[in-house]
Amino acid sequence: MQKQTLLTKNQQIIFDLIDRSPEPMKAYSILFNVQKKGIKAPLQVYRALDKLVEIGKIHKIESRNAFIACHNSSCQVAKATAFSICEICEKVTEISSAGLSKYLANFKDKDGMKYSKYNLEFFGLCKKCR
Amino acid sequence: MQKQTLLTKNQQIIFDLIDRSPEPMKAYSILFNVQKKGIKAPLQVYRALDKLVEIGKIHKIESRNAFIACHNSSCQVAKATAFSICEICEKVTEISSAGLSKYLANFKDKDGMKYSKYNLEFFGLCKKCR
DNA sequence: CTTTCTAATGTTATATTATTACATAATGTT
DNA sequence: AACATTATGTAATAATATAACATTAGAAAG
Ligand SMILES: [Zn+2]
Ligand SMILES: [Zn+2]
Ligand SMILES: [Zn+2]
Ligand SMILES: [Zn+2]
Repeated sequence: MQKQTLLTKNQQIIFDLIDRSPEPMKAYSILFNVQKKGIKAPLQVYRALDKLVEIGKIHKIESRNAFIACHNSSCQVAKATAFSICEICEKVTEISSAGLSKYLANFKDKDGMKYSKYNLEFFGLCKKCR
Repeated sequence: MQKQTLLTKNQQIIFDLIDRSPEPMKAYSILFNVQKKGIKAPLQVYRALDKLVEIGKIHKIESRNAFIACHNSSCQVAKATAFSICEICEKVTEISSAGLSKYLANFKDKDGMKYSKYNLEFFGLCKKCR
């Protein structure tokens, strides 16, 4: 095995693919693209995705069932994520706003409950599509 | 047909079921529960769900692929939703916070982009599970 | 270096979630 | 009445995700 920060073979193959993609990738599209590298079954993909999400290298866009690489060192290991999603071209951008993350990290509900994690998805039209 | 605010037969059956449920319901669980009322196919359920989401009577919890009835008049027709989700018992509560909704409705990203819609999911432990 | 433990992998089958396609019926509009 | 729009019924299938079980590779400990 290896240290925490190093990826295993399957994880690395799948991370590289997602990291190079200009758009979020879906699990079966990932599967199709890595079959030539010997990853043949959905479960191999899902297991790598689970791990990559867990360690914060990628994020899942829940409303799209798709995955993007994290390019935001301040989203602390997948515990605080925010995205903007264009409803026309489906472009997804990770939002990194100190103000927003501070506001949400400190948000307490009526019962004074604080949360350990959040995911926020904004929808609208991107520059190009307006 | 009927006016905007009235539900059709299938929509009403499915809304009533979700509205009475103490927890978010999944599409095929809904299907199972309404089969005795004559709704036999997944598509009938998904069509009603789509419409109910569109008019703001229910919301989809994206991270769970489940649906809950809206009990918050201030979430303007499904355009601004926030939930708290317990990671142990899976209890979901719609958050209604004037401060939060104001903050998010006015949030602008670096490019000054404003968004027409958002969905926020907080995760943590509910009172009972702590 | 050998034993032991754990995480990752490989493989098959299956479960769960959601949509396409096409036909029909009901309602709204003029 | 004629037409447009929305909802419904039905069958088939696509897309997303997990269960179960066997095996392998590396880490940890003595
Ligand atoms: Zn990130
Ligand atoms: Zn766009
Ligand atoms: Zn609501
Ligand atoms: Zn709980």
